[in-house]
Amino acid sequence: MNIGDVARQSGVPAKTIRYYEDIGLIRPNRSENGYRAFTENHVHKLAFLGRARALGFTIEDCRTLLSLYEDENRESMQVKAVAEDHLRQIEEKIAKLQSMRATLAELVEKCAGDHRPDCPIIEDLSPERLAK
Amino acid sequence: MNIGDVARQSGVPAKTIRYYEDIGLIRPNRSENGYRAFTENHVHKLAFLGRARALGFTIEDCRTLLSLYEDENRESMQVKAVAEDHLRQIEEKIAKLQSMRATLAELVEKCAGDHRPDCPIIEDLSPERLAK
DNA sequence: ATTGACCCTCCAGTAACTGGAAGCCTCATA
DNA sequence: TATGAGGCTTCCAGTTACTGGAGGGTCAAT
Repeated sequence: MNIGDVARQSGVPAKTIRYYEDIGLIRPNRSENGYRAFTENHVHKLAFLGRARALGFTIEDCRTLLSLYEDENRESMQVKAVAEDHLRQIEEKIAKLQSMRATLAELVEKCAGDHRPDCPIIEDLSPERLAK
Repeated sequence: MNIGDVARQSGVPAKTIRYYEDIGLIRPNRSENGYRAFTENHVHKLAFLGRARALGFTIEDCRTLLSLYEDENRESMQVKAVAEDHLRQIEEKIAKLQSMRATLAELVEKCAGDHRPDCPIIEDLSPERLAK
């Protein structure tokens, strides 16, 4: 199978597939003409990667998950550990963003948004107010 | 004032200040010895930048906000537009992360996390289940 | 004169791709 | 058989916002 077919079937862009080969996530063979030659298994792995990435796992997480995916003797606790760790990081990001949103929403609401220069947003960002 | 003082007063690391100069956010003069020479105003701008960055504004947003900060004839609607746009993007990110969290939390909960290989997380990521 | 704390520039690396240039390969059609 | 449209290849550069480090001047005090 050529890269285009694999891209269509897995949902992962050809460019990204080449990148994944570069960093050693997949190892397709080569045809005589130099084209990458993929198998069904590669399609599966790529789809797996696509899903894992969609859930926000890093490439390094994906590397780990992929090896667990292929390891018949894996222990589910290994997988769970990776997922829990990632979940924690997602929650941290959410918390940080929610805090930003709260501040920002408040400022936006307070700002008249008219033709005058007075602006609570600028004032909040300005350090002069500290000196006063 | 040398970069170290400015870094301490503004809370922005020296390395970052140099970077901000590189990209034209601030323009300190130079002393005879080649050292950057900062003024109080630079400290203010840098503190402003630090706060804006902490609220998640991009560097390009910061560039705009900084020019509005310095513009006595600004219209608050200009500031508000930038902030509202950023707020929208934050909300998008939050939504995306919450969706990931939901999926991930569900999977983590379903996973036994023991010594057996069976794992709902791996199964969810696997494409084979589609074929079944 | 030497030490230690500053300062300088320039290069490389981070995360995960994405776009584009330059150039083969292949197949179908004229 | 020539040609043109895709598809494939590699390699280079750019993205975001810094951060770390090497190699080397500067300054104040001892």
